[in-house]
Amino acid sequence: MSITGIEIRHLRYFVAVVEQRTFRAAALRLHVSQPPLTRQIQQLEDALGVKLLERSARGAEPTAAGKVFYQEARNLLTLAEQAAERTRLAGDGRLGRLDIGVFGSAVLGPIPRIVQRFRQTHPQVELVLHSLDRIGQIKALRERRLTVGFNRFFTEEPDLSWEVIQTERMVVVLPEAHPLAKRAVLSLAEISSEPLILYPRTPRPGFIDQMMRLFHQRHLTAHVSQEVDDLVTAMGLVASGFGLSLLTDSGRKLHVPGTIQVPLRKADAATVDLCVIWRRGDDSPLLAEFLQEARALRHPPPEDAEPVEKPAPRSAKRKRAPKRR
Amino acid sequence: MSITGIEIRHLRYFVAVVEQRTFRAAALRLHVSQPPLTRQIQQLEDALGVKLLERSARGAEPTAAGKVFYQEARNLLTLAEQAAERTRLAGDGRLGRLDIGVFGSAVLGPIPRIVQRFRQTHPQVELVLHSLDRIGQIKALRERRLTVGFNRFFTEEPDLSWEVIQTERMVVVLPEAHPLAKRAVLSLAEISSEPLILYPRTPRPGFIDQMMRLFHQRHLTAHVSQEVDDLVTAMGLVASGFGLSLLTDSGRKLHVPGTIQVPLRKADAATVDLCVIWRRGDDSPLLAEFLQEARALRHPPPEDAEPVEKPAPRSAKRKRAPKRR
DNA sequence: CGACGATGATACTCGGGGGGTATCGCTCCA
DNA sequence: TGGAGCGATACCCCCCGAGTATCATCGTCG
Repeated sequence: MSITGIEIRHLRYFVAVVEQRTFRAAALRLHVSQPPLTRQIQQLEDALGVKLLERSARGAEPTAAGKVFYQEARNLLTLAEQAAERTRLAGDGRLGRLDIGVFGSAVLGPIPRIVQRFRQTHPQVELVLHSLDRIGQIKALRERRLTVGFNRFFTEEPDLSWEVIQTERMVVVLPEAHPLAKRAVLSLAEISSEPLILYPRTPRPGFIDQMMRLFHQRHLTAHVSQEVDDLVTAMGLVASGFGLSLLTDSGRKLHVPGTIQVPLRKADAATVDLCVIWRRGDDSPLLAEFLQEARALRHPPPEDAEPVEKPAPRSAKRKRAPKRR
Repeated sequence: MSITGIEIRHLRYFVAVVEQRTFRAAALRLHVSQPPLTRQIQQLEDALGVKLLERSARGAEPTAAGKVFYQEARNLLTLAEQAAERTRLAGDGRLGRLDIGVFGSAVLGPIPRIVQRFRQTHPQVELVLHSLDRIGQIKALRERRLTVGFNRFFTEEPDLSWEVIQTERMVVVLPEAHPLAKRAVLSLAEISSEPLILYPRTPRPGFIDQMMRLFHQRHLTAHVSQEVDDLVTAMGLVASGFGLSLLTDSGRKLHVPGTIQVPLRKADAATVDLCVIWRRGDDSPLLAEFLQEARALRHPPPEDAEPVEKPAPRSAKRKRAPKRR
């Protein structure tokens, strides 16, 4: 036997009658008149095949079975409320799971702050960080193992969208003893003749190539003396006097003894981008919420910013278009 | 925000669509046509304010919010099924709590078997035994602390019903050394001149008075030498040679060393009744089920038995009278 | 003891909406 | 490029939920 014919309305009506001890009072509370209420209760009793209420001239009181069903009904109603609420939360991107791709040295940048802020405003969302290089992120996004990825820069892909979150100026790192170490600011030209230690070795094209392009745009030629795997190794080689290196602004937090950090002059516009990437057309509310949080990082937000794709921030009240053709 | 407008129908429909991956297949499964199904899903989405399904030419698949709501809906539907089932069980007297009054020495009688059988056939019913004398049972019944009580016999009460469950023959208990101890059967007349030890001292009228009435009906006078509190004390006194005592047939299980049990002859019809009592007009399904179990004790059930009141054994399918006036 | 007032149940009507058929627009694929 | 399959829409019917009016019953109070 099943629940054929029983609707949530019946539960609401029955609960009201039990709690008000009277059909009329319950009808008042339900904003209906008394006769329909009587019929609904009768339908409910017929559907269950059980007499739920003992009627008298003083009102109605539940039978033993009615007491059982009252508890069940109340429980179901609150569960239904919660189900609706959880669904609405999920629709607003405030409930669920978000897989985020990050690259190795991202911990020095703004990503931790973005993630932490998102976690605070969306406590019901489970955040999972995956440390992946750009190639791995693209693969994982396509296989839906990631919803969003952070990367330094991005080469156009047909099925992926991207957006610059932050642009950082570069800083030169030199050995303490280096003649240029006492300067307040440096130009790209001044360091173009120095041996450069860059990272990471893979994947190509990567940070190294972007640096090379930077010099090339200014008709300079950089001398890359060493390609190493990671930032920390590079700093170590700088301290050992093997040459100079470059850091992003947020990388300055990492100070290695024996090295000096000197900013590049503004005129050189030596910058590197931080991007978010996601599947083009992904309208997941979680993604929309997360992108919004990521964009909030840009202070002040540039007014001429034109994101490649902007998933509309979902509103709680979805408006159905009356005509669609 | 609440769950206004959402009905169980919407849950069933939505679950079907998600599981069948297609509106048409779901409509087939639900035995409705596809357009109403589409409309119901639209209503559901509007009521929740969330888009639940991503439609395409290949079918429909749930959004993130849709997945959440699918789990919730499935859960709610099974809970609703269980709620209905539990209510039907309660309506059939197979779920709930039954408070039973028993008297002190009832453990020797058929009551344990009745209770055990009822527990087996109604495993979901919580059985609570209350040890109360007749006065206490009547009081507890009126205060609704008991649903049913067992007693030896009963004086009519306006608001209580009763029914004889079992009639037991009496057995004489005598000291081993007694001259009558070697007899196979005894008459009331033969023991009327012997000193009798009877129990319990309270409440009156009680077992003692019924025994006295038994002798009186046969124009005999019993000599009650001792009134003691309980059966075990009486047996002890018998073993010590203070006199004879009487036991119900089921009491024979209790054999005290130094005593001999000899049946009374059938012609004397020395019997004592076991009764169940309950509130007159109590139509609790649990009571009805329990009485039925108690009556099953009478083997064979006397065909001329006319219970004082027989609460109709409730059927799962309640038939509502089409006209009531 | 009878009138009154409260209760739930019933009779009847109305209208919204659930469910039906026919059809459209779109996408995918042979 | 046309057919097959999908969901959405238009339109209709009629069931059923909700309303009003009224009844039967019971408890209460003057």
